[in-house]
Amino acid sequence: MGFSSRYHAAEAERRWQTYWASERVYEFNPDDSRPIFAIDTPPPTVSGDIHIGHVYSYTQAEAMARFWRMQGYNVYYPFGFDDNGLPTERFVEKRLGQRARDVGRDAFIAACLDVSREVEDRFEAFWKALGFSVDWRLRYSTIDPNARRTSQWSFLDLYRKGLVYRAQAPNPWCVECQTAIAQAEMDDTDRETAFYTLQFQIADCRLQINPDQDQSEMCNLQSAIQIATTRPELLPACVAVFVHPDDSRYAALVGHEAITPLFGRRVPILADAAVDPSKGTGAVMCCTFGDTTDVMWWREHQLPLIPLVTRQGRLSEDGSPYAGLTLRQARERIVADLREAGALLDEQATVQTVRVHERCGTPLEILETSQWFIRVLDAKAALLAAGRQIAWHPAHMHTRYEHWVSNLNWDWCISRQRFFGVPFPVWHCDACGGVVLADESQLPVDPMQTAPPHPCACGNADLRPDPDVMDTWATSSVSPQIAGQMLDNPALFERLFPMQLRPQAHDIIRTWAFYTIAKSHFHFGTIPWETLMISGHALAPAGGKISKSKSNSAVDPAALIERYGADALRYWACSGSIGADQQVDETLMKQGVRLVTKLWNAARFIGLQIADYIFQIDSDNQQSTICNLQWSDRFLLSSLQRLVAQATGQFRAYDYAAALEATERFFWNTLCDNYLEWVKGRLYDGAGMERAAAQWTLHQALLILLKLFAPVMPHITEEIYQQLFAHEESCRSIHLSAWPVPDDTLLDSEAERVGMALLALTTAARRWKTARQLSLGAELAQMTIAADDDSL
RNA sequence: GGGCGAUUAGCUCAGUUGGUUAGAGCGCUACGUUGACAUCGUAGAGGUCAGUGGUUCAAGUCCACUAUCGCCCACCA
Repeated sequence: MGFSSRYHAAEAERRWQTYWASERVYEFNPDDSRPIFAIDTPPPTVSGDIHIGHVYSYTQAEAMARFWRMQGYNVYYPFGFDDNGLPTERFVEKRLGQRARDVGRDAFIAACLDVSREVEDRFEAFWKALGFSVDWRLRYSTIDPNARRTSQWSFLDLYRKGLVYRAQAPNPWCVECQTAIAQAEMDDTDRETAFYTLQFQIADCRLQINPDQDQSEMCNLQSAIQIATTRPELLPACVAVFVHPDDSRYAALVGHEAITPLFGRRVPILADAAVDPSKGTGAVMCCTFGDTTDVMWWREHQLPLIPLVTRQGRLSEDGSPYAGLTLRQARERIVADLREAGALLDEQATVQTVRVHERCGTPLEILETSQWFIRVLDAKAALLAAGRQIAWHPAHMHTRYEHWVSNLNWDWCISRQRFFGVPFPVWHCDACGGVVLADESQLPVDPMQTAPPHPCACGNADLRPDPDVMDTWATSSVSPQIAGQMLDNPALFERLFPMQLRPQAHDIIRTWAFYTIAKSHFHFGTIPWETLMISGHALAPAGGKISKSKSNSAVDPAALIERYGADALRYWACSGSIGADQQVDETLMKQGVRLVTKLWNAARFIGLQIADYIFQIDSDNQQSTICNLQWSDRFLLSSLQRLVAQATGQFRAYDYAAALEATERFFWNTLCDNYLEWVKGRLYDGAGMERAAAQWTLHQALLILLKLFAPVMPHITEEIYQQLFAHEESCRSIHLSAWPVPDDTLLDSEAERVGMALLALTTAARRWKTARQLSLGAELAQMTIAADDDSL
C-alpha cells in the first residue's frame, strides 16, 4: 500500500464509506454493555431537495456523534424522514401540477409514497457520500407502519389520560390547503390593503334624544356611528360593535344597537377595554371571525356565531346575496355597494400585517370547525419546568422555548382535513355523539378501511370513521419513541429513553422541540433527552436565507462534495459555531482541502521517518525512549497533552468549532511549521535514542492529532490511521478507537518555556533571513539569542 | 410594542471566568523551491473592537443608553 504522492479524496472517501458499511463500523450493538448514547436525529421534511442548510446543521451533529462514539459510548444513531403531512403534500401537488382533492385520496397517497421514497433514497445516498456514521438499519419514516402505530398509540394514550379532546371551536383555517392548522404553523406577512370607514345607523336613535338639548345636533351625533375596518367582506358576520369604556365620544351609545349597512342587522354596541380608542374611529365591528380579538369577544360577551366563510374560502348563505363569492370578490362587491348606498365614508390605502399559513402563504381565516386538540395550555408550568431540566447548547436558545411556551394561547390542534398522514384511530357515533377507539392490537389502523372493534356503548353499530389525519408534528413529536422502537422492542427502548441528544435547528424550537417535550411529559412524565444541540442556519453567500428553489452551484451540496470532497465540506460546516448562522464560504472549503492535503503530506513524511521505529515499539523500548526525550520533544508532547485536554473539554461542551480550530492550529503551526523542522536534523543524521525520541514523539503526535480531527474529517484520518496505526492499535477503524486522554506525566512546564524560547529563536532566524532575502535553507554561521531562559 | 442574538482587519469569522503590544484563514505586498507539502514556506502592511456614558488599578470582554442588521413573539378593527 503506502502513501502515494497525492491524496485522491473522491476515490478514498468512497472506498472508506464502502469499508465502513461492510465492516458495520457504525451499527448499534444491543449486547454491548457500554453506556448508550442515543441521538434523536432530526428527520428532514420531505418537501424538496437537500440544500446546504441541511449539510451545515446535520454535519455538526454528526461530528458530535463521532466524538461520543470515540469517547466509548455505544452510540445509537438512527435516521428518519418526515414524509407524512402537509409539507410533503404540497411538494407532491406541485410536482403533479394538481391539487390533492382533484387527484383523489388513494391515488394521491400513492403518489406521496412514491415521491417520498425517491427523495429519501436520494437523501440517504447524499448523507453516505458525506460520510455520515448513521446506522442505516435504523432508518425510519414518519409514514411507515411503526411510526403510524406509535403515533396512534400516542393519541390513544393521551385520550385515556384526558389530555386530548374534540371540540367545535374557532380555529385557524387555511382556505388554500383546506385544513385546520395550529398556532405554530402561522407566519406573518405584510400586504397592501385598504382601511374602510363605514357608517352604521343607530337603531331607534330618536328615542334617545334629550329634549333639553339642541335637537338637531344631538340627532346628528347619535344617529350613526362610524367604524373602521380592513375586512368589509365580513360585514354580514358582524355581531357587535365595540368601543372603549372610557371613550366619551361613544359613552352614550353603549347598550344601544347599531344597524349594519346593506344587511340591516341590529347588533349591540358594547364596551370593552381591548378596544384601542386611537385606532381608526375608535369603534370596531366584531365579526365571527376576523381575528383572535373577535374570538375573545365572542366568547366573553356570548355573541351569536355567523359562519360566514366556508372551508373553501367563499361566503356562505349567511352572506346572501353575496353567497358563493370568494372573499376577494365579495369584498369588491360589498365595497361597491356600500359606496353606492352612501355608507362608505372613507377609504385609505394601508399596509397591514396578516397571519398566513407558513406552507402556502395564504391569509388564514378563523372558522368554527370540529377538531382534535391536545391540552397544552393547562401544562405550561410543567412544560417550562421540563425545558429547564434539559441542557441547551447554546444556552440562550432556551429563552426562545421559554417565551414560546409562556405565550401560548391556543391548545394544540392536531387534526388536519388532509390525506397523507396518520389517521385518527377513531370512529364516531352519530347516534349519541360518542366515539369508539381502536384496540391497540389493531394499530396501525385506517378507520376508513377497517371496521371498529365493537359497536358504540349506546348500542349503535353504524359508526362513521374519522376522516381526518394528524398534524405532521403530532407524529414527529414521538420521534424518540419511533426511532427507539418503543412498541416493537420495549426492552431496548427502556435503555434508550430518555435519549442523550436532540440536534436540531433553531427555527423549529417552537414546533419539534416543544411538541416532543410536551409528548414526553404527557406520556412518561419525563424529559425526552438530556441535551439539546441547536444549530444555526447556513446563509447564502451574499447573505440572507438559502432559497430551496434556487439551484446555484455555490450552494448545491452535491456539487460541493464533488468539487472539494466530503471532508472539506464537513470542515466548512464544523467551522461554524454552535447556534450561529454562517455564510456559505467557499474559501473555508478550500481551506479544508488544504488541511486534508497537509495532513496527507505530513503523514507521508512522518510515516517514512518512523517506519523503522514503529515495529520495535514495546514497553521497554518505549520506556527508554521516553527517558531520552529532548527539550523539543518534551515541549511538543507537553503542549499536546494540553491540546487534548482543551479539545476534549470543548467537544464535551458541544464547541466542536473551537476544538477543530485549536487542533488545526497545533497541527499546522506547532507540529508542521516548527517541531518537524527542528527534528529533521535528528531524523536524517541522528542515531540511537536521540533519533528514536523524535520518532516516538512524531508517532504520538500524529496519532493523537488524527483522532482529534476524526470527528470532523473522517475519511482522511481513517486513510492515514489504517496505514500507520490500525494494526498497532488492533482497531478496525479510527472511529472505533479510543479518544486520547491527556497524559499528565508528559506535562512539563519547563520544557514548554524552553519551547517558547526555541520558537522565538526560530522566528528570529527566519526574520533575519527574510530581511536579507536568503533562502530559509541557508546555513547560519552562528546564532546568539538574548533569551531570558538560561536553561537553553 | 416586547424579547433573543449580532456589530472586531478589505472579506468570512475566533476571542474562554475583565489582565502586557487584539487573533486566524482568505485577499493584498515582498521574498524564498530548504531532502513531507508551491494545494507550500517566511516576513510584512492592514483594526480608535458600531457609538456614548459608567464600574474598575485595568474593558473587545461587565453595566446603562443609542444606532444599524438578523431572528422570534405580540398587535394587526
